[in-house]
Amino acid sequence: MDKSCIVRHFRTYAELDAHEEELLDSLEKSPQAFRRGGVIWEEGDEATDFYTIRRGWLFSYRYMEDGSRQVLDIFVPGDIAGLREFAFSGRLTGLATLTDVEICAFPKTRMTEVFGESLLLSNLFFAVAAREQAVLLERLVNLGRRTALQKVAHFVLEMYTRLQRTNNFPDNHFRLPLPQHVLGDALGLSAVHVSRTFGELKEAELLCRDGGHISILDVDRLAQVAGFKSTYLREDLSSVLRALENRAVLPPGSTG
Amino acid sequence: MDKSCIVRHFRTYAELDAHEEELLDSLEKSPQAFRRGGVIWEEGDEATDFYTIRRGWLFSYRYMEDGSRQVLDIFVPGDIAGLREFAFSGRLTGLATLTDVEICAFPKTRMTEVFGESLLLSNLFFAVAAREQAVLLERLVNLGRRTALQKVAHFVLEMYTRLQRTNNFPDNHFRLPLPQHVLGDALGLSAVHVSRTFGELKEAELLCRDGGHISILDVDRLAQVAGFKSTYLREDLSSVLRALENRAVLPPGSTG
DNA sequence: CGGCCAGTTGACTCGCATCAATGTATGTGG
DNA sequence: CCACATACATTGATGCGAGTCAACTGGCCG
Repeated sequence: MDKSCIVRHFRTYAELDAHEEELLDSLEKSPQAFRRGGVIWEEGDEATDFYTIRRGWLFSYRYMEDGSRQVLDIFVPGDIAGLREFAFSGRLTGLATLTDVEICAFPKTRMTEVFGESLLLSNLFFAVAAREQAVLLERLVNLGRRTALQKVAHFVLEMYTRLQRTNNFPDNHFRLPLPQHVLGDALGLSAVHVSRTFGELKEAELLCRDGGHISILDVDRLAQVAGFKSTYLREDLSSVLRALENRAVLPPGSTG
Repeated sequence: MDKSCIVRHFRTYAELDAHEEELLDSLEKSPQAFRRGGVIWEEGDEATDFYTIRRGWLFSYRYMEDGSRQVLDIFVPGDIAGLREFAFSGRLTGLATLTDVEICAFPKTRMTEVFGESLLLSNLFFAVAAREQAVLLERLVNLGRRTALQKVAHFVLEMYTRLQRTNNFPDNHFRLPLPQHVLGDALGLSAVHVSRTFGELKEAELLCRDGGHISILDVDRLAQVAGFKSTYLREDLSSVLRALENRAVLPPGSTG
């Protein structure tokens, strides 16, 4: 792994020059290791840093007054955890690990410096935020208007699509290290019902799950059942990048 | 209204100089009017522009295969609709009006220019995106893990808090021009059940709704019932602004 | 006047929660 | 190597919250 995860992630949006890669690399220094089951921060903790994910899986969550829990994001390598708290002094959610992980803290004020030094990266970070919104949006639809079967199917397809972007895997078989009670908390279902639902999905020969692994048996039919369209995970920055090029050839002070 | 809505909105984050106000004002030119019940765009339409809201209410939505609908955001004056599509070529949701409105289109490539001309505005736009994420997050919690009573109560308090930020109103009485079927679509409930739930809330003397108007009878108890904490709507940019000041006094090329 | 839309109310249904029992794998200390 | 505890998953029985269908009301408008 010569290039950091975050550089590989950002490269999927646009070509980066050496200075930009260096800036991004500087966000992924001095990794800290945490064991599976560890808590990185709790809701309300002071939010001074972001974390880039180098290795492993994490999730963010919120505990409710009645003790139940809502899981809000799943983070995989290349993601940045905490971007949301750019505008807040305290953490809006907790963050905990699903596997052993390596993550790298950088102070959120560093962001401001990046904005000052690279117009391209300003745009890309904004694009990342937009993409995160799109994912949340899709999950809202999922929670609001779908059956348990669709929720589970949709979630699996979302993770499948996100993982394929960076890691290609054959035969639609991949690791998904979320126990069923975490899946339930992500989808607004009970762990019991998640178990039943996987049963149904296997019965229908769409999908099967064993331990931490998923095999998708029929992607097309699964997508149809789930009402899954992958458009919200396929960004298109071409118009933005074109605007950047045009701008680059204008005299520095011109406003257009 | 001598200053545009968007300037007033952004001023709640930080002081702006004349150039920055001018840049923002330039995003709110040539307003277009739409009648209540109008559609601004549909899911899948080409996404070339953002819209700033000058007057009136709008909502974004997604239709499902089975004909049901999920409402995703409510927009009020000062908001910007479409920021999410910065990274996408097509609209992720539809956008329609709840009242007569005036909105102003600006091309999304204009964003790139703004990033290039004002470091403060770069930061503020990123903060706005972060805040939007926080709102979506809270709504996820709301949809995933709450009862109908809590959902309705929470939604009302969210709107109440957002509106109070710019418009102060006495006696906890305000306009909320969403018919019950739209509320239902926002909260993942049927219109019928929304009606029943408002009945319950009135019975409990927490809240009453008449036509397009809400009166909150007991804010504290309502917030308790809803599990509502307003922290997610109270941004704190102090650390970011401090970073900007420090940066301003450094020599231009220094990276720290 | 009649049609339409928003809201209310009641009867019935159903999806998923909850509770409980059981099974299986993994880990720990004596 | 066994006794025990813990985490995760599966399965069945039962109940409740909210959806659905339908009838009815009142206001608005042509």
